[in-house]
Amino acid sequence: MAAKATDRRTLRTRVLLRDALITLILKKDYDAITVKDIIDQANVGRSTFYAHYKSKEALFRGGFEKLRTLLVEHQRSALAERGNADARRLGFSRAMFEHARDHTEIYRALVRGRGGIVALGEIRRVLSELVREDLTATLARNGAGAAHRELVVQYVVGAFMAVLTWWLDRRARLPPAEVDALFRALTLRGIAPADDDAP
Amino acid sequence: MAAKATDRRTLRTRVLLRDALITLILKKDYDAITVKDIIDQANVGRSTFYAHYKSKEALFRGGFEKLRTLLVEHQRSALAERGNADARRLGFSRAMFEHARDHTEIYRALVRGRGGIVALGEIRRVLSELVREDLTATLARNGAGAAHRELVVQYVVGAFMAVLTWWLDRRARLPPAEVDALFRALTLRGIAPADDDAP
Amino acid sequence: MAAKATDRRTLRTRVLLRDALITLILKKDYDAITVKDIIDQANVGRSTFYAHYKSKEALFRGGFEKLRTLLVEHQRSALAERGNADARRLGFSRAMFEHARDHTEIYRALVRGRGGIVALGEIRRVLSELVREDLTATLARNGAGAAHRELVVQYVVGAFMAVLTWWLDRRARLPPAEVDALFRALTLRGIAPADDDAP
Amino acid sequence: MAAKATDRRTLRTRVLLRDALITLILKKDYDAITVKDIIDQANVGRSTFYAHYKSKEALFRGGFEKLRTLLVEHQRSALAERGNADARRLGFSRAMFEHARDHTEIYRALVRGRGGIVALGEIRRVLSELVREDLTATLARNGAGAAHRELVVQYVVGAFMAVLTWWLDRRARLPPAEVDALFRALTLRGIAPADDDAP
DNA sequence: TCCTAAGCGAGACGGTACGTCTTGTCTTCCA
DNA sequence: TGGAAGACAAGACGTACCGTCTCGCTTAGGA
Repeated sequence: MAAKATDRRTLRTRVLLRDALITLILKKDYDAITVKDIIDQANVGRSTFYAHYKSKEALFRGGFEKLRTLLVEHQRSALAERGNADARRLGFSRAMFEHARDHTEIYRALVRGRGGIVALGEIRRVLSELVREDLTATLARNGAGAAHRELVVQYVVGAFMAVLTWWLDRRARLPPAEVDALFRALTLRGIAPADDDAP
Repeated sequence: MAAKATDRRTLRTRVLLRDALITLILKKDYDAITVKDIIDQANVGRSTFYAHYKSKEALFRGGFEKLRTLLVEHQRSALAERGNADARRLGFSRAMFEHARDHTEIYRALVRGRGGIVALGEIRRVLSELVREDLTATLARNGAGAAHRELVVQYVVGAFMAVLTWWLDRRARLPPAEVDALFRALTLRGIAPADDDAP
Repeated sequence: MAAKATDRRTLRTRVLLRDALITLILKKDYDAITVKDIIDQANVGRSTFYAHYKSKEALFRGGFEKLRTLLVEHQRSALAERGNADARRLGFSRAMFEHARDHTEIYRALVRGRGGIVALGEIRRVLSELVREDLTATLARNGAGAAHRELVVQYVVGAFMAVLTWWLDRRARLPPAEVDALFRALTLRGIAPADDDAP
Repeated sequence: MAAKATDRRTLRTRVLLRDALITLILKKDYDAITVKDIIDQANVGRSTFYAHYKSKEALFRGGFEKLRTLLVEHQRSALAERGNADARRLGFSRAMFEHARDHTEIYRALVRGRGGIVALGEIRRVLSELVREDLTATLARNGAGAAHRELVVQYVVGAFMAVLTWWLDRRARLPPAEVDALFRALTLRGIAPADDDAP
């Protein structure tokens, strides 16, 4: 906890711990991994572990920063794009499917077992932000929908997570482009400000 | 395990255990409840607990049978109804929201903390069946969509669970009818066989 | 407990239980045998067991009556004999060794493990009586020794039990006659009223 | 088990555990003492207990090392003495009685109940070694007796244990010197290489 | 270059929950 | 209706982890 991140050894230790956790997650269920497993794998003392992370989960959660950055960037650039309005929506979705496809092994491990709860929870948190931004940006004009905007956020994220999980469970057999297209079709049709409601 | 469910004492014990678990869930986090807590609350011996249930979770899962029955019935009667096609879809959703509203306390307790994972998982399982049936019944004519029907199932259930959870987290402030309407609008618009696909 | 020993079923049950215990003792350590083992082996309900015996040990202890009768008879007839004084002493010892040799299997099982404690305790109790009688009969004239007669009783019985146990542990390799002779030599020489004390 | 005895904390813990057990033995039956009782008394965690000892019995057995050392020393010095041959025999016996008298409380507690079995078993083991040495040292010249020397060892130890137990049961009323004299008289007369056998 | 504070490994420790086991009692059912 | 079957309360067992802690060793980085 108190360890300054600037110390070279400190960084080394954290890398060792993260790598150890990833290695273990690929081998066995997240829940079945104990702190002892991690420190043995990382060749690190028990107290050292707790000096850096409050718990196994804290270590785990730390690993989602890069993903967050990636998705935020895609979202930003999609929104900035000109052209078809729909194409500018849900800027994260394609990137997310592709990222998952590129790291199928680790994603499948994450989703598997109870560990998925934490992982998916973390991803859900990131995505919620993005969808919220998305809706804010594109539905600003639609005052009516705003009342329950958060419901729509949860709706979209929940649907996305479910599709993602299902897709990974099926070993990502569909190409990312295709599953993305299906998801976008279902969603955009649903959340589109119904034209006949606001003539 | 081996206990015959026909024994009157056996039934009594199971009721004691379920009631004890519910009482405790309303008091504290599911994960924080230990087997000892349950048996103390139920005034039951430790071995008796394990004679009936393999684990706390097994006991917990057992409590969703009634809900399942309720939802299945609503689904059936909705499908059997005449009239507006849309009204016949997703027959479970209104019943589910109302059931949750009627038992807000326990639902909120279920969703809270990590215990929600198990509870929601169980509900998700039940709903998946219903949505699958629904789609099979109403999209039978649409051969095209059938290819990825399971994706749609997961999409719908994921979206529903997310809305339900969010709604409960917000203390079910919206009337069930309203949140249900919002959900149905988003969903039915999304999964409707696009008119331009079948002119 | 309340069961009248005259009831036919009662007797049958007790026989079943005793036989079950013996069967089990030959198979595994006395201490490792549980009440459940016994009632399973005897095909009897749990309450039935407790209706007849207060505990596993009570059942076990019951099996030593015949042995007691046998030894008492030998002792009596030895004391009644005429002839060499020494030959009239410790009338039980030879019979005991022979009885053990004749039932080596069960004796070895009894002595083995911690169960031996109960068994040997029971035998010790029987032998103590006999030795006490013996000393009373033969040392009556020796008032001096009488003061610590009980010490001698314990001495003799302790020594005998140790020799018996050792002999059984060694699979009764020595003939009973021989080990008996060795025991008697050591003992009679020891407890003989020292001639120089009473000239 | 794995704990290195060199660690200062390790030693402290073991002392705590031993003291706790002794305290408890003086209060209640050995068999009635649970591991929980011990760790509560010692203010020690359950896992700590099992890190050091496999069981309550293992802890118990560990407490006889000092006694062993004491007796071995007495035996050695007795054998080394000059003078009367008999006085050099059974060098442990007087020390043992005196030690028991000096710690009557704990000895009586040890012998009481089922715990005595373990305690006496341990003492018996130590004494067997000593008697074996004794006989080897003093009967070396007597080849004849050697054949069944182990029988004699068991005979002597069994007799001694019985006398000791009886004496303790009687609250050690006789002075150690006297009970020792009685035991030695009975034993030495018995095991003396009968002079008339080897003229 | 030396010294000193910190990071670290190793692992003992107190605690707590687990799932299993056994005991002796108590309830139900059947013959 | 009385005894057999077995469900039950109670609680000990040995194991597995947790998060805290105390040790020395090593290893920078400032003096």
